Amino acid sequence: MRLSAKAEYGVRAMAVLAFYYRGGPVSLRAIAEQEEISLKFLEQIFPDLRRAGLIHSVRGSRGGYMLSRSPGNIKVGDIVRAVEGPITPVSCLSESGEEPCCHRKGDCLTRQVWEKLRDRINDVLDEVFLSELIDLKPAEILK
Amino acid sequence: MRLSAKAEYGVRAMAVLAFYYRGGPVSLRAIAEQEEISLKFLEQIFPDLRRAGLIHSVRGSRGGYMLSRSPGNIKVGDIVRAVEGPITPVSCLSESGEEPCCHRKGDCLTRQVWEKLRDRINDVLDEVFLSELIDLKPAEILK
DNA sequence: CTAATCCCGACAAAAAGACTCGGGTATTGT
DNA sequence: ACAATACCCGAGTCTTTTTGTCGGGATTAG
Repeated sequence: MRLSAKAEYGVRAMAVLAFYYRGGPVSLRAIAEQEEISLKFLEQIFPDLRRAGLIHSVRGSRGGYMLSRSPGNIKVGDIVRAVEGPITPVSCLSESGEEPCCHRKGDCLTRQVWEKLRDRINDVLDEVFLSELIDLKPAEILK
Repeated sequence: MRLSAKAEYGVRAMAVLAFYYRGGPVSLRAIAEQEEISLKFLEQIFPDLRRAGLIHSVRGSRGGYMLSRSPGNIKVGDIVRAVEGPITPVSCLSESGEEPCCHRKGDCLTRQVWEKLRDRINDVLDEVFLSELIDLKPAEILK
């Protein structure tokens, strides 16, 4: 029951972007140094975030990344799902696989537990917004 | 964010034991056949369940396993934690590791999210009892 | 005694995870 | 124009975890 390092780093990196929201683009190099994460690994994570529409990039010198909407509008769940794909506690809940949970016919009672688990995990991750992760007083956050 | 196959198989196997609760010991071979799980893999899972006090074993011919308490007293969370160890969504929450979450000093706001996630996962898994997983009318369950 | 069963540790194959490497392309400051 | 700074992309590699397998030893019913 582990989150991947990608998800963890993704959240931390996005928190940095939230901190510098509206301060111009932030380079991956800066994030990598501040958070002590491999630059090359970050480069692998950020395309996922961009494809999910959470950030947009500025290319070229002095370029970098910035949030595409305010930190109060981005959920931790958005970030985790962007880099990890949909939450699927067990294989039978993946939309691609479609393999049966147990080989029991009819409704599988165990499956319902896993569905409940999946929903709750999504709920928790969607309760927390990026704005809550940065150490600023509410007044300091640029809306 | 995946549960291991061990956890999944463990729950299914325990559901079988719940079904035959008070019907004498059930052999691993029988469980393996009914649930289509490798016998040798089950042999690896059951010591964990026994060490957690969820089942007790009867050795020798005609032996097998039986629940050590009623299905209404065993939570899915008990089973999952028995075979997977404690739920730790990120490495910094493991009691052995003790590595810092981010390298930020003081209280890490991100850590609180992971703690909340961990607690909620445990909550969900502890809400469901083994008795709810077997397809018997309430009257048919032996107390 | 024999067959069934739990028990244990080592081993192995496969998959996933966590990066690394080597370039390519766009943009900007000088 | 040119070099420096970044993003961009795909392949490759190393490590760890997962998912088993294998062989045999201990225990008990019949």
